[in-house]
Amino acid sequence: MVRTRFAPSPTGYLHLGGLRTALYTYLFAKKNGGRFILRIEDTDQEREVEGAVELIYKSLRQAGLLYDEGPDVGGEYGPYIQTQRKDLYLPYALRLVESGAAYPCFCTKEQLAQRREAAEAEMQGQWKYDKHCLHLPKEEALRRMQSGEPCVIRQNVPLTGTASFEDALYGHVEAPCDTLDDNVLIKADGLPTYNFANVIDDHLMGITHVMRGTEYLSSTPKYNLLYQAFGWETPTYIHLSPVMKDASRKLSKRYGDPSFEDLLAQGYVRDAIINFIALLGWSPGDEREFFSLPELVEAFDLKGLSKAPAIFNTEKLVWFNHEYISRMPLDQYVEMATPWFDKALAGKPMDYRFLSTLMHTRTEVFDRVPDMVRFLAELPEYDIDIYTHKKMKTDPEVSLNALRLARPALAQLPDFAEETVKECLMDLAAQNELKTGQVMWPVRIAISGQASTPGGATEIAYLLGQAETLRRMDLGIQKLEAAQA
RNA sequence: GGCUCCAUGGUCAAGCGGUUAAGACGUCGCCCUCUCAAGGCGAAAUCAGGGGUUCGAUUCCCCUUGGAGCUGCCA
Repeated sequence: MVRTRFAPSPTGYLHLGGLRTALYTYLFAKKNGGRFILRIEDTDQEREVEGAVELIYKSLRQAGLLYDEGPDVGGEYGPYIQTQRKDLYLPYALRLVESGAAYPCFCTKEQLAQRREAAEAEMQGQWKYDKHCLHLPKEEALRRMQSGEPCVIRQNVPLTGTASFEDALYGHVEAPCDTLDDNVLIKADGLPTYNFANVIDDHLMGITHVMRGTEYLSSTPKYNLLYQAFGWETPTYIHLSPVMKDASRKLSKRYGDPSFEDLLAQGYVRDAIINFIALLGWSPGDEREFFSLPELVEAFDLKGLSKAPAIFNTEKLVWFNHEYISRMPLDQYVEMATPWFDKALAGKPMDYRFLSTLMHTRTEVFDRVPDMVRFLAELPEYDIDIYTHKKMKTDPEVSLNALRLARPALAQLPDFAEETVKECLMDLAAQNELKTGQVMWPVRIAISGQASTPGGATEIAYLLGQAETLRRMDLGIQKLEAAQA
């Protein structure tokens, strides 16, 4: 039975790189009929951010990545929060001390800093812990530990040989032991470090496949030494390349890069984000590019994972979002767009459903909607230059003429349905031997004040209503007359 | 500095010894059109460099270059 886990530390928002790791981890489990587990790695109490755990739960649910086991859903392997498991790590560490794979260390941080400084001044090489406390007599070490003297437990990495592991993506990875440091396994506060907790918990929770970022790639050989010391079978490792902001920077919340929550708030739709992120570092191997979450589960395969970092490209996300919005039913669009319409049109009665038919295929991201429709609430200031359009064969003079013709025609319409307005203006053009555009363009400019608008003159006229349309046309006529004089 | 890893257009990427080196986003044309979108058609644009191996390298090996990660009582 495949068991995978997503193991974030609660230090803030779920960023997009984390979301992608969670997604792949979820997909792999589901694809193989396995279980997806959430574990919170909060052993660094200092970095923990208030509310971050809840945010992780929330984001994962919003993303549709439902975990089978986790802190807030339970499971047979709990607890799923490391600080709630704090007492079970030490006995394992002691087992390693017993076998010689680890040892207690009483060096203080200050002592270490001193020795490090001294060592680095001499040789240009990097400081490694000097195994000072490894050579303490066992009885003395034991006595000092029992007396309550603060200490840590360090991994005893061999001085010679190599450590290695097999990665499902990167293949054989090995490192010379003499370049590896004796990492702290149990901190002075009694809590394990990531280095240790991840090994213990993955084993105890029966994790079969570990998917995590490549930042762990170079330390994994060392973790394998731990597995060997315990005589445990290692999980299958699948390290995932990072998501980058640009060629040399990782995506990071700190730098103002959006989190999953941010994107949702900006008006990106959930499925578009998931779809896009899935394809950042993974390819189905064929030319499909639209995937629902269940379709991703079906299509997911380790073979499609990329080893190279992928740059997060907002333009493609925007495109995906636009596609997803265009494909959603109109009813759903109306529902999602309404708060954004309200933002620009609050107070003005408006046929939102009709407006939605215009905006539906023109919306890239919802937060761009208010600016696109604001002209409906209030006629913007505009320059009469925009009455001039070469292709439409219009200029201020033609426009003034068209508006003078159109104004009374529209004024006497008994109803102001879009179709009616259109018929009226088309007839008007034909009767006066004008090109359609020579009427439509000036009218649209007069009633919108913008060179480009979602929808055409007749649609905007309908949305505005007869009175407001006529009012704006009068304003246009005045403006053009003033310019002519 | 040491160690580990990575390298196909601007971006995501297919390719797994012989291809006209897919596809998508973006860009640029043209068409359609009452503007803008959408849609249709088309174009430009990639194997980082140098050595090998091979009849033949984008593909395998080495070096160089570039980039990333690790080198914490952070994860």
